[in-house]
Amino acid sequence: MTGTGRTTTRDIARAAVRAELAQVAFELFRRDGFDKVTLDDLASAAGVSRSTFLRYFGTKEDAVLGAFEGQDQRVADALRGRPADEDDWTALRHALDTVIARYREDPDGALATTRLVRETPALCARHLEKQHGWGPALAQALADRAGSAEPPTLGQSVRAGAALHCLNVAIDHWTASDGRLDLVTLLDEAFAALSGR
Amino acid sequence: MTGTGRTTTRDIARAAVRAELAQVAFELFRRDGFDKVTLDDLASAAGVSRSTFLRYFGTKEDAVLGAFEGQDQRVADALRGRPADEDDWTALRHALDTVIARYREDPDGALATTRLVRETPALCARHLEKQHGWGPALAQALADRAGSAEPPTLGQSVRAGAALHCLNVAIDHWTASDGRLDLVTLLDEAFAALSGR
DNA sequence: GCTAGATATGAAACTGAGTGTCACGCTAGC
DNA sequence: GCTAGCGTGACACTCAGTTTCATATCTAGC
Repeated sequence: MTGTGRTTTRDIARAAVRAELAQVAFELFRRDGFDKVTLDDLASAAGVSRSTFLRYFGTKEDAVLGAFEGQDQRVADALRGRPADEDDWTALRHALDTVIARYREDPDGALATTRLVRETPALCARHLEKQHGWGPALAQALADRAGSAEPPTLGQSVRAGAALHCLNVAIDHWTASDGRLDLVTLLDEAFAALSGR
Repeated sequence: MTGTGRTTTRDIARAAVRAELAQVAFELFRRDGFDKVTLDDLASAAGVSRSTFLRYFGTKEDAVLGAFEGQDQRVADALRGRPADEDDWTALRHALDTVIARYREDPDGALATTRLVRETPALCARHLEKQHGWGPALAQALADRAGSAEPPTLGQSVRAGAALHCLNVAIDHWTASDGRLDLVTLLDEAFAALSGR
């Protein structure tokens, strides 16, 4: 987006190029391993200059992790959309369906991406870092939902983070099962494990 | 340690140098900011060569995060040491006292370190990455404690991770309060927030 | 005590990520 | 058509981290 909120022709072109670059990068990473592929490799494979590639993705990692961009906002919005009388856990669990949906739409793609991320320390670290920022965002959404104009309570922060962790564990197990297990069931089990015992 | 488990004179010297380097590095980081300080700065400030510095800490980040080294093993051991009839939550909560202890022994140092880490994206990311590895270790300890020779269940993974997250939230709040709030109380509250509602 | 082997250090070259600058070319609006 | 702005490429630069080699120091065995 360029300054104004208006979406111009250029923005569409940019998005298309971005998607194309991400696609090329992803395939190279899968084939040769993330660390083996240099920025020069990526640039020449995509037919652009190194500079251009770095303008689209500030980082090699971002070429992969850009796929997750904005998920936090989507989940937070979903959370705010839940009925006010719903308890935090139920609201969080439902809000996470927003994320799950993408895994059900394109299981193979999701599986490949997840594998690449978990197998690559650099990607894994960056992903954790970004996801770490979701916690406060979700906690704030919980606070908003509760109507209080105050910052999130310790309890809300804990629950938001724990819910995210449930998501991660569920995805881990799902990935380990080659996508055969049902992600919804796994997520429900994960949430249940918090209350249980 | 050199090959054998035996602790030699050299190992002691190494540890002393390491501690000294970490100290010098920490002060520079606090004064000028982590990103502003280069490896050359660190090396010359500590009176060693760049090579040597990098031999002690494979990474600039490790000069700070080395302080947390081995905590995961300590917590896991503490966990295994808990009575077998204790439920997971109680065992986890008590095992975390191992970590808390360091914050009570040297609150000022802990506060300074924590601040530096949370304020520096690179450090924060690396720290998250390392701490991410604790989850499986704790989950395994829970599994061992349960006597099953199997890998940890989904429930155990969830609980281990959630407990770690409680620790983080508690430390965050403690840091935000300049160390005035009681960390034990905060941690108890965080655990309570998981069961509640 | 002296030497042989291991070990700590320093120097330097190298790769690769990310930043900043500048000039060129295309496109849109006047 | 002209021009102002944007996307792109080329290039130089800084810095982290790796690797290699030479040198000094320390330890152990004789």
